[in-house]
This record gives sequence, structure tokens and C-alpha cells, in this order.
Amino acid sequence: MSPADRVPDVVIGRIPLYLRTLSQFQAQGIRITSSKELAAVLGTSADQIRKDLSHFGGFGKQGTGYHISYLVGQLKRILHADREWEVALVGAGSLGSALLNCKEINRRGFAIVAAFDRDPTRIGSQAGGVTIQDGRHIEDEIGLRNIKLAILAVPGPAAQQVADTLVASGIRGILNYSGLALRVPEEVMVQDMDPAAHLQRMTYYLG
Amino acid sequence: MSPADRVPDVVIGRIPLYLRTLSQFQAQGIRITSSKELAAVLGTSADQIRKDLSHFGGFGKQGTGYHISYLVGQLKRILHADREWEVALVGAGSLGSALLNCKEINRRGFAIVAAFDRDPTRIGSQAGGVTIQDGRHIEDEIGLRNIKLAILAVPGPAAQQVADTLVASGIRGILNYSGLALRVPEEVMVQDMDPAAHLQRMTYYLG
DNA sequence: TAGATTGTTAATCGATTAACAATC
DNA sequence: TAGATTGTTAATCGATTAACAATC
Repeated sequence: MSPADRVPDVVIGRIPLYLRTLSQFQAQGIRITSSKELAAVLGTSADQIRKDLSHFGGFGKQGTGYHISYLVGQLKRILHADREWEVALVGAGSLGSALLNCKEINRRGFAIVAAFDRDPTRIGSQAGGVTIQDGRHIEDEIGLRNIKLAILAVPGPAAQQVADTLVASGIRGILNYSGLALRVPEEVMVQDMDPAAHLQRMTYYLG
Repeated sequence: MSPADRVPDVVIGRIPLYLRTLSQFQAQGIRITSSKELAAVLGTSADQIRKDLSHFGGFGKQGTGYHISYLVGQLKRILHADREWEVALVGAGSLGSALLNCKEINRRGFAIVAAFDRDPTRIGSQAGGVTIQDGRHIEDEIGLRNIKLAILAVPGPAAQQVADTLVASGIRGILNYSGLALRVPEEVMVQDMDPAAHLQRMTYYLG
């Protein structure tokens, strides 16, 4: 398929997982792989992997498979992961701080460059190389720096209000750790990181 | 549709989100809602909500809508969220500790009743009402208590080895915060909570 | 060359959307 | 009753799976 047609979102959701596993292969010193091998590790099918990749072009060689370093480069390009993305964090409690100090997020191309909280005892303190700012400065700071991604790590009730502020600031994607459903305009993306919801998805299958 | 046929997993994934929003309605004092109203808040369609619910039976009244307290009760029953699930946590670093102290997880029916780490400075300390145990006791403790769910919050390289231990202990579902792809047997479920992967899913759509 | 594996086309399967009769 | 909304059936749409020619 040609690279120009619209790629289903479900496919977009799988590309980061392919990239993640390919990077693990790379770290293990593996240089070449096949859709079959990748599928075995990921628990999907080789057919699906080849079909997914074909939305963007041909990256392999018949009879051989894929050069991992090349494919990793291409997938990064596709996901726009070939540059560093600035991210704002709202909520510098224990969860927010853990994310601030998470090296893995950084290694994968994201830099948390601004952090906010409304608790005066936290404002002004340092964590993960940034200074926690007063939540009142969210709109100024995000607007000024033109930040497009935010991590929402405030607990419960305040989440919607903060989300509104983030949207007003120009944020286009929210990683939502609040455990609440957020109402946002259609053009703003939300990825829910809700432990209870994900656990419930599994308890359905357990007696 | 009759309650007995196989329900698609994509539907199961949405039920916790319906439940979550209905609970929010409840907290706001709203007692009755409709598929239309719910869809507006969730950003989906009324058709889809009704179709999803119909897999399990009929919970509403024509012309009226749904009694929220009744529907909440039914969805909890369907997800087996009408009882408390014991959860094991492996990795009591900053992220693991944040989860241990997360009240929201508890309110939604999950109790982290055992926590493990391999760092001697953490072993024996208290957090969120449990004592951090030596990781060597994972298999004994989980087997003994018959725990079926685990949260994996160890960083990078150790994750696969811990996952193997969890599987051997009888764990059936893993909430995976490690940021690595896990290889598990088919009968074990994994939910990936990988911030970088979820952010990349959004950066695809941003220039 | 022979074997392996890709990228793509065709066939199947499944999910979403639309429509509507039933009924509160 | 009239208006509203459900649960379900039918129609459409889209994704997955299967198959295979191309070719390394």
C-alpha cells in the first residue's frame, strides 16, 4: 500500500510496540529479524505485522527479513520519534515525581521540561532537573514554550479543571493518570493510564 | 443479544470506562442517564453504548434511560468488580510506592496486599499498609495467598525475569509498568502501562 | 539454484453504524 | 396519548487472515 492513505488508529497503536521490541532486540545485539520472529515475541501474527508495516512502505527484503537498525529508524520517523518532544507535567505528587525521574521516558524521546503543582510546599522544589512551578503559570509557560504534550498526574476531582487549562494552553495530547474520564475537544487526544480500568479489563476474564 | 455469547475483547475494554463515568455521575448526584448523554461525555456514540450493553442483557427502560445505581451494580457484577481483588506489587521504587499509596485503586476494588523488592534498604519497610518483602518470597507468598493479579513496577532489564516468576506463581494478569514487552504464556494477560508507547501513539498525529 | 520471506491482493471475519419496532 | 429511548436486527464498513507472486 502507498504511504499516502489513511492508516487506521489501531495500527498506529501497535507501531510503538513493534518499535519497543525491535529496540530490545537491538540491545541484545540482534541485527536482523523477520515478521515471524517478531510476531512470536509479541504474541501476534506475522501477517498482521507485515500488513501494518505495508501501510507505510516496504522496509524488508524477501528471503532475509528486516535490518533492525533500519526499521527502527523508519518507525521512529513515522511516529515522529526521531526528535525530542517536550512534555509538561501537572501534579508533582508521588506519581508525578516518579514520572519526572523516569529515565526510560527520556530515553524514548520525551523530555519533561516543565512541572506544575498547586501545593505551596512543593512549588520551587527541584525534581528530575526541573523546578516545580505554581499551577497558575500553566497557561503562560505551555503557551510560551509551545508544548504540545502533557502528563496529567493530579488526583481525582481537580483533573477536569486542569485538563481544561491544558487545552486552553494549546496542549494536543494528554497522558491521563487521573483515573477520571476527561471531556476534551475532538482535536485533543487523551490516553488513559488508569490502573483500575486496566485491572478490571482483566478481572472480567477471571472467575 | 443473549448474555451467553462470547463478548469481543474490545467491548470488555470499554465497560470499565462506562463504569468509571457512571460512577462520576453518581458522585455528582445524577441518578438517571441515557446512552445519548453518556456518549456525549465519553466521546463515543449512543449506538455503540447500547450495542455494547446488549451483549450482557437489557439494563434500561425505553423512554427513560438507565438508573445509574442499577447499571453501576450490573457492570460491576459483569467485570467481577463486585468483590475486592488482591493484588501483588513487584518493585517498590518511586513508581511502585506511588501505586501502593494510591487510594483510587483501592476505592475501585483492588487491594495491594503484598509488595516485593530486591533492594535490601527497602525490604522490611512499610508502605501503604504492607511490608515490603524480599523478592525471593514472591512465589511462596503469591502461591499461598492465591493472588491472581500483579503490578509489575520494576525498571527495565529485570522485568522479564520477574514476569516469569509471577507466571510460575500462578498470576493470571499483569499490569506492566516496566516499559518492556513481556513474553508470557497465552493464558496470562498483560496490560501495558508504558508512558513512552502511549505518548508515541499521539506524536504520530502531531507534525 | 533452492529456501525463505517479503509486500500485496483477495477472502473472510468481525465490529460499527443505521434503522426501527417495542414500549416506557 | 405523544415523545423519548431502549434493545435488536440489518446494512455497512473496516480489519484481520489467508494466499501467493515476486525476489532476495
